Formats: sequence, structure tokens, C-alpha cells
Amino acid sequence: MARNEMAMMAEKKKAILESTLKLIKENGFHGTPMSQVAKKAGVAAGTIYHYFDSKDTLIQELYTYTQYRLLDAIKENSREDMDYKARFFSHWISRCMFYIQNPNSLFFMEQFVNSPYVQRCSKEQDERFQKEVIQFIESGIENNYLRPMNPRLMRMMIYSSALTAAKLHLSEQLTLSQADLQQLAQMVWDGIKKD
Amino acid sequence: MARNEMAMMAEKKKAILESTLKLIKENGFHGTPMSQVAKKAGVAAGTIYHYFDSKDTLIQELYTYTQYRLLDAIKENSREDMDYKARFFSHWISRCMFYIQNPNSLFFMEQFVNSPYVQRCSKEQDERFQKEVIQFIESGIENNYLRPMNPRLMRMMIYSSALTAAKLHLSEQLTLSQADLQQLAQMVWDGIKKD
DNA sequence: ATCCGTCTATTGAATGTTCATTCGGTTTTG
DNA sequence: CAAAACCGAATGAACATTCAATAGACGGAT
Repeated sequence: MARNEMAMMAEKKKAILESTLKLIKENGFHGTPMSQVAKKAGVAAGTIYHYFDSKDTLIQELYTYTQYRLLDAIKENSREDMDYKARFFSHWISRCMFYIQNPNSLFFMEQFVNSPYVQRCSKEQDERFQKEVIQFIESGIENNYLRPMNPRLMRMMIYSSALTAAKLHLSEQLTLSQADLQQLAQMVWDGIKKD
Repeated sequence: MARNEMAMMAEKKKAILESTLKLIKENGFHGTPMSQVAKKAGVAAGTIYHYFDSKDTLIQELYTYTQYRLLDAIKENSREDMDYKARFFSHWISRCMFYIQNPNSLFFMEQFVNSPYVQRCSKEQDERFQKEVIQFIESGIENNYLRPMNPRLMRMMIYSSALTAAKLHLSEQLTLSQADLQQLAQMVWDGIKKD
């Protein structure tokens, strides 16, 4: 069993991260004591401190972990051979679906980015996550698909609409079908496209 | 000094609310002990409990308080005699400006709505705040200004874009001029208008 | 194959701190 | 003078973090 040594470790660390995610969604940053995280993850309280320096660190890492899972989900559905509009639709819908399918992640991220934690977080890391999307938007502007506009601003408009749609789907009974998502993506597209 | 009895009381209560707002923006829900709130508000810890049953209640009331201030700010700029598009622009820009001018409120509200507090909050109250906007949107659809679409969804799209723009303005150095706001409102309008 | 020593992973009770809330008393108001 | 507003030290619970002790894994020596 030499080879799953790492896997075992990763499993336990992952269990801690996932438990934290779920508990924070349910009870918020406050209201989720380390003791509960430990219990839910099936480890002792002390074990958490083997993997994370502190509660703050745990939460910071949880944010990074969630970001990666979101990016992976988006990339999975995108193909190089699609035209620009199709790639935009794919990106927007993937993002929205990820939020819908991972409500714990959604609420955690939202709490995180609006909390003082985010200020303690490195800017560089955030830049890295943003870069790809910004470039995609910039190329859209250059090639006259999109109206000329600050790419960061446009990026935020795209993000927030996906986020909002997902929240609405989750909060109320307003079930969004695949067709609804298409319509929404269309709406956002109409807002940012050239002409 | 008979007449400002209420005013005095209100002043102290208001001081508590405002202090809480500021501290939560800076330190989050956790990280703002009642003792600090008291200190910043210039009252004793016990006094807070004269006005609010508990910390939870304080935060709930703070949310309501903030909602009212936002609504007032929006109504102030809107006139009955404007045409539909102008009223939409006014609403969107007022909302965005309120967020920009009241960052404490913005971050508090965002933290609140993504926290478990909101679930303990009465649905009815939220409905009441929403009703006016929903009606405005419904009338827009009926009169063929807006594309037919679930008004709640459309409302969220409008909200989130204003919110997002304000966040961007506050977070980065990307200063949004009045012209930028106009352009953004235009962009949202293009997304929701008929045709 | 068996033992040994070392390193890592894990445990959970103990520690010390922080904080929400209480309450008996004081001041202010009408 | 009675009621309301206000004070702030005291209380007790909750919590993050520590640490001494245990268990397990691995490599190398026999």
C-alpha cells in the first residue's frame, strides 16, 4: 500500500475541505467551529492542524480549491474549434451550471469574496485566475465581436449574471431549464456584442 | 428638550447601527464583538441590549435599515413624468451610486444575503421590498418596452449588474465616471429591451 | 522474514482566551 | 417619584489552538 499513501493523505485533507464547505454554507464562517469540521470530516480536531496552520488558512485554501474546481468545470465543456459566440455561450452556461450543481461552493465563495478574508488573500493568485477570461474578452473586442469596453468590467458583468441566475434558481422555486439558460446567455450576449 | 427625546434615542440606536455596519465591513460578522460595537458607538455594552434583543436581532434590523436607505436613495431621483427608459436608467444608476457611496452598506448586505441569517429572516418583508420593482418591470413587459421574461429573473439581472459595477469601482482603481455608468446602464438596457 | 529506529499521521483532553449576555445599580427624563 | 435609559463589571459558555501520547508506515540491518 505504498502507492496510495499520498491518496490517503489527500483523501483526509479533501474530507476536511468538503466538510468545511458544507458547514459554512449551512452555518456561516462563525457558527462552524473546528470541532464540528473535525467531526463531520471524521477526524480529530488536532488532525486539521496537521494539514492547515489555522482556521484562516483552511478557509483561504478552501477558496483556492473551489476556484480550481470551477475552472475545470468550465474548461471541460469548451472546445477550441467553436466560434466565438459558441464559446461565450459555453463559458457562461458552464459557469452557471457549476453554481447550480455546487450550491455549497457558490455560497462559500460569495461569503468569502465579501468578507475581510479576501483582502488578506494574495492579489497575484486572483490575477492568475482572471487572466484567461480577460484575454478571451480582449480577443473578442479586437475581432469586433464585442463592443469596446474595459475588459474587467465586461468580465464582471458576465460573472455576475451567471451568479445571479444560479442564486435565483437555488433560492426560489424558479427552476431554470436548459432553454432558460440559453435565453439568459442570449440576453447577456445582446448586452455585450458589437452593434 | 422634550421634543428631541425621540431624536436622542434614535440617535443612539442609529449610532449602534452605523457602528455595526462599519465594523462588519472591516472585520466581518465574526470579528465584530458587541464590546467593540459599543465602544465605537460611544455607549455601554449593556445599552445595546436595551435596543436589540441579541446580536442576531441587531444584524437583522441593520439589514432592514440598510434596505430602506437604499430605497429612499432610488426614489429620490425618480420622477413620475419620465418615460420608461429614463426611469430605468435613473433606477439603475441610483442603485449603483448608492453602493459606491455607501460601501459599508454594500459589503454588509452582500455578506448578509449570502449568510444563513437571511433564511431566518421573514420572507414577507423581502417580498415587500421587491414588489415595487417587480411591478415596474411587469409594466415594462406589458407595454412592450421589455422582452417577455420572468420579472424576478430580470430584476436579479438588473440588480446584479449594478452591484457588480459598484464592487469593481470600489475594489480596483477602475474609477467609473458618470459616463461609464451611462454606458453600463445602456448595456443592461440593450440586454432586456424588446428587439 | 523479523526486528528496530525514525518519521509522519493521528488522537482528544487540556488550556487560555474571547465574547455574548446578564443584572444590580446609577442617572436622566417627564 | 416613577419609569425609562444607561452603565460596566461579572458570568459562563464556546471556541481555536496546543501538546503529550499513540499508532502506523517505511527502510535498512540481521
